[in-house]
Amino acid sequence: MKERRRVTIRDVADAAGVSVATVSRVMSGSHTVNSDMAERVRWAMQELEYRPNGAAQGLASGMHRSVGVVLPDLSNPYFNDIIKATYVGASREQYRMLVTEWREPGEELGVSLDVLSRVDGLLLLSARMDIDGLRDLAARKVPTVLVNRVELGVDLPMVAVDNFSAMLELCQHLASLGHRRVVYLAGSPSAWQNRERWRAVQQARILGLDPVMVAADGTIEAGFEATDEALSHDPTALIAFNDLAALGAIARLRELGLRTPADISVTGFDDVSLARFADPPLTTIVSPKAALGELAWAMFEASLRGERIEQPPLLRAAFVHRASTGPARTSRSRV
Amino acid sequence: MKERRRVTIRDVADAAGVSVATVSRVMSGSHTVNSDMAERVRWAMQELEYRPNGAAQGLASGMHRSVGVVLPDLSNPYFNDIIKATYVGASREQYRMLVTEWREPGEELGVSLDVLSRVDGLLLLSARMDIDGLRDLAARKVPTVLVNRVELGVDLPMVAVDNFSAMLELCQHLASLGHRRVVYLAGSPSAWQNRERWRAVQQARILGLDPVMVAADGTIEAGFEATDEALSHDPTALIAFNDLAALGAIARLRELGLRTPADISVTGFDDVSLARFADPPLTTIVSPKAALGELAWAMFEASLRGERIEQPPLLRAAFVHRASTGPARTSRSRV
DNA sequence: CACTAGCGAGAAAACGCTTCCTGGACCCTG
DNA sequence: CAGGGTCCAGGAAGCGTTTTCTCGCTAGTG
Repeated sequence: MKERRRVTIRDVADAAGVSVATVSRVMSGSHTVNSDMAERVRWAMQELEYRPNGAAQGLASGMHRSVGVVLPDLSNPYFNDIIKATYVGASREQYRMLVTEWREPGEELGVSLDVLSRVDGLLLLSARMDIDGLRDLAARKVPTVLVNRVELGVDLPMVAVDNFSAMLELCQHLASLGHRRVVYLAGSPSAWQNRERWRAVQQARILGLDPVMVAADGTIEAGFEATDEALSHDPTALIAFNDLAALGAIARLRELGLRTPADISVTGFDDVSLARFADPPLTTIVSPKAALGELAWAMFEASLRGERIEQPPLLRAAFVHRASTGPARTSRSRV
Repeated sequence: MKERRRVTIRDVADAAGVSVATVSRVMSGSHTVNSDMAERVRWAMQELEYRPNGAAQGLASGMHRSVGVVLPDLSNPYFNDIIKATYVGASREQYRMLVTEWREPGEELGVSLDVLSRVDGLLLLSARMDIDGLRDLAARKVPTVLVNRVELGVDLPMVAVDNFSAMLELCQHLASLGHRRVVYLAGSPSAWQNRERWRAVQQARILGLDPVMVAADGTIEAGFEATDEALSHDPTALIAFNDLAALGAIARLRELGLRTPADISVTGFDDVSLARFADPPLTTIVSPKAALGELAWAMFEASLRGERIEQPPLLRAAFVHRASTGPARTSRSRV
């Protein structure tokens, strides 16, 4: 039943005929250790298949070699792409990743704090917690980087995409196709990205757009369900918060016998990997997800080292015209 | 610079006027503690905003309240859906999730072992390591469950989908549409799921299919790239290892001016969330991803408790006919 | 009423590391 | 040649918990 006792640093030390302190030094790559002693130690580690106990290391040194990733929705492929990029950086530095999802808004700070005693810092993806929560975190002086959220007056490194400009560009495209009456299928009201995107859509009045906001969320289901209300405003185009919502909307439109983009145009945001395979392929914004993830890691690493890094500029996202948008229908034939 | 010292169990004990042992007992919900004492302790914890140190708990108790999830590819949305379901179980039990991706085959055992000192057990998703690796893990008597891999002769709980039957059903569908010459766009040869699926495809000779295997992988790019070689066998249908590969193949076909399914049918597997929005919507197998994730957690939890759980049967996956398959083209018009 | 269970709480010993401190050996300098 | 540095390795003190052990009470029994 009881497996062979775990081999500890003690065992290695004994086998190599040195002290545990020396073994520890060898592991940390300290240079103040005689080279053939180090060799013996390494040999013993091999021989005994020694694996340092992470919890003990963490307790003793205060460093856990892992980063906590906190996000709103594990099943959203958008986050995957970011995490993926972050992960390559992390694993390069032998860092592990503790992933935590919060479901209820309000849980977010709690789960973040919760995980703090097991990680060296936090990556907050699309954080929606209120500014006091962010300040709380910032005050703890724990390396924390905000991804896809910028909040002036919070002393935390942030990396984000220029949602505003990108969305404006998208609106420009719509305007040039003759669209006027458009509905914005909103994301979560507490999401910074949502606020930015909506701000841009409103700004686009200047381009001739006449936008209305309809509450939804960044999921397929929410996009699907919000579509009926959106149609009540008789729009020629739907500007969805993200690709998922756009896909949901298109599905509902199809159910209703409306063609995209002949009857109504739909746009997405993010360019999740499957967006270009959709029917129709989504006109959307290509978020630099990999760059975002890499930069997030770089910032994290820097603040781990205590370097005072300057805030990088917002990342640019490219507009891509695919087949889900077309010229605005002119006749007001529908309810 | 130095923030206020972390509050420890010691501080709580002092504030409540009890011993640390008592505080610990209160936390663990031990019944052998006087109720107003417990109340004082709880009050003190609140007051001081005490958060137990995870590393210390892990070291002292040997329990880490986290589960290690090991998978081949973080960016594959298929895994997300599984993880998502697993996560709800885990978080219900206050378990955290340490996610690890291995890139090079051969890394897999290493990263698994690596993470073992920080978690109470492992969830191996689509494990591709060799059987000796699995045996090694099994011998350690650490709770470990294999997801999407079944390996007789390895003493580990496993949860998986009945790939064989599902694929056979899919082949039946193809056969009934008059397909004969088909190409199987393979997944990784070391993946159990790939072996099962291919086994089924071969079995489908009995239904009149004449399958050829072409090496690919379960990614969009691999599906895309393998398509040209697949076409050299002049098939009327492509059976892709999974949805991603199918999408890649369809994209390449379109580039070549071939329509799906008019010129050639394509099938997927898994039914990732976006598969039904694809152009054309994918005929595929609906893997019960949520059920898989939940069951995986349930098995994990059971083996955590040391319960000797019996192996559950394979989960059934449903075939779904969408628009990417149609009657086999009869003329052999193409190269 | 004396004696023994039984129970609840504190003291203290782990848990497996890191790191500070100490001391011996060696080398250099005056 | 004596004294003072330097360098390297070991001893030991934590790190913040859990858990075993112990001990003083209370209550129950004959």
